[in-house]
Amino acid sequence: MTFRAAVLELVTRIPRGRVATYGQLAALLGRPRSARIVGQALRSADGAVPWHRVVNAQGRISRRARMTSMMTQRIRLEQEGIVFRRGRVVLGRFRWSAAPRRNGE
DNA sequence: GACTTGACTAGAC
DNA sequence: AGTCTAGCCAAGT
Repeated sequence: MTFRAAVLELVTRIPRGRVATYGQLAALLGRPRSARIVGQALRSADGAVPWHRVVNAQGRISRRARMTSMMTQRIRLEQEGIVFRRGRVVLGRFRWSAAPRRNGE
């Protein structure tokens, strides 16, 4: 399985109303230095996963080519009840705490 | 297989 | 608080 596929699967587990950071997801997959690759995976997924629930370590929406997608991300997060302060998600309150898996995988 | 490309990050000013 | 820099590394050419 490619790292990309593992990322997409993991992103799917982020519950509504919570967010995760690129580095956090990378660490959960056992590759703490691969945060950038998480972004790559989301870009290639082209909307097939809840990509909007992933923000950077500062709690801010990362820059990308299409500005519209940045706006879409913020709107979706706020619709899920996530609060922004000074342009950042309040990570202390909304960061997802991954639940450990019980068996296999 | 040798580049290139970033939706990243932590640290240093 | 903003800006830079240097590492980072899977994927695409």
